[in-house]
Amino acid sequence: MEFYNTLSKRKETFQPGEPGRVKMYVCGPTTYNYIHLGNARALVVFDTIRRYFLYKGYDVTYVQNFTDIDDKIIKRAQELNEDPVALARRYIEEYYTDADALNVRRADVHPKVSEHIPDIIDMIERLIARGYAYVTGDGNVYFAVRKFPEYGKLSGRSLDEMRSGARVDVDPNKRDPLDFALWKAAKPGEPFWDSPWGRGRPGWHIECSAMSLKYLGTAFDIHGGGADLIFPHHENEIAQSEGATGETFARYWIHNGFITINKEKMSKSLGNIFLVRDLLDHYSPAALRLFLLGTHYRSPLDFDLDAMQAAEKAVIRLKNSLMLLREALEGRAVEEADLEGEDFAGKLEEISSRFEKGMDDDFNTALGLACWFDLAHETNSYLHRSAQPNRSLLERALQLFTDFNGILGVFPEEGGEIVLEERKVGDDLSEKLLELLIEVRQDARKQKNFALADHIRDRLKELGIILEDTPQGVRWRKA
RNA sequence: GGCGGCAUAGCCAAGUGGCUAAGGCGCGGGACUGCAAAUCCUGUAUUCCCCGGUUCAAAUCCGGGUGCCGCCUCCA
Repeated sequence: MEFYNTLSKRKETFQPGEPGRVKMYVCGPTTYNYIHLGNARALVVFDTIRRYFLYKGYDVTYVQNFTDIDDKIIKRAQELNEDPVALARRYIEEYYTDADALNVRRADVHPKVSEHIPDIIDMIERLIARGYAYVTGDGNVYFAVRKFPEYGKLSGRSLDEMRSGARVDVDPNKRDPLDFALWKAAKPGEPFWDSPWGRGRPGWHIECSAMSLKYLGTAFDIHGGGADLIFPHHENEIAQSEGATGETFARYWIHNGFITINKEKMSKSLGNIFLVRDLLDHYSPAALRLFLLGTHYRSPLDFDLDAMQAAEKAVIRLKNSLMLLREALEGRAVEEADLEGEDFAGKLEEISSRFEKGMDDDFNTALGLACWFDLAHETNSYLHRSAQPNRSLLERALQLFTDFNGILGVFPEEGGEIVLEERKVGDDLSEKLLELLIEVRQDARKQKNFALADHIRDRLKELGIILEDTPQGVRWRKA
């Protein structure tokens, strides 16, 4: 298994620090609003990577933080005249609503900054003691980038290169313009915590260092996040963590690419931020997840409505195939060997190994999806040409459906089985009434009363129920 | 200005030295059907932005060009 490591700038074979275990930390959202498409991509990408490690048999420890103390939160809270900590907590709950909808599994630990202030203070003290940080007269603490010779190793920049591009609004208390805050003194009206340097709050970068080291230790396996975090956030995390511990921080760095909207960057100034919540009003979570995994995670992904509609259709194709497969297993499948199935058996194994090979090569989910569609196609084809399909072959196909979904997470699962809502109506009575209507329509068809039969079918379609007359009888599903 | 990425069919998108250039959406033909739907069969890039080079062999490597984009500032 190999994947691209931002630190070395090439693909590397993965060697876990501890055999059979993967420890990963992913930068989570700052909770001052509902999550947007960009957050969703990172969530889904890293959730999928985690699922793949689990599939490969690793014992995965997955940590994802919430930044619940931050300038943006404070600003938003002041606008809404709300307590910042309460506001952040509210949006953490909203985060779970959206992440759950996207079938993103919960992390093993979801640490919050507000609950780790002592760890952060402790780490800053260590940095000061080791000469990597200094306190200014106004109660701020800064990290001295010049003291860390390897500064820039992740983002591939040197301090001198960056100096020319440095901003003008340099704090005169900083020794170097690129020094960054570890602790910020509280201004009036801002939330604060007591510290050896007075009342204040942590800078943005220190939280991830303190929390990842707390839960995963030094030299943990994978640190992930969006590509925009490479600099300065992750660069600073490395400087702080390696400065404080004298040991390697994270061994592999994985970064997902950005989402653009109609080829433009998604940004507040352009007013084109898409919230997951709003998208889910129009598209299924399955389609959104499939859309996000249809492009390699490091490539830019352009969002547009046509692509989402295509994804929605593609999801239906997978669903239909799974339903056909399950119906055959519940009905006409037989134990006897089937000559038609010889070719199918080989195809299944070929698809399975191609899927795994693709995922082993830098998590190629686009190829994985293609394999899934091949699986659907081969399954449909077999079911089409064989009147009495072989049960064990169908069970193997179903196993692959379950495996692929277990990794890509397109459909929700329960007890290891894919859950489709297609065959459920509100309650028993509705279901019986639907069956009655289907019966009436079948009678009409027998009497060649096609006007009535079509009327029933059309009206049901308006109600979101699609009828299909197949050689095996009438099937129905939700639109 | 510095650093980096990308250019593959109508659209989206895999593939990074050699079998007929994956897959999805769309579109065309056929089968099935009372008609649909679903599904199956089948067609849909003589070619991978342009020019030059390396090689027996390149979409895939090298050089040049053109176009698009990202980061360097809070940001997934």
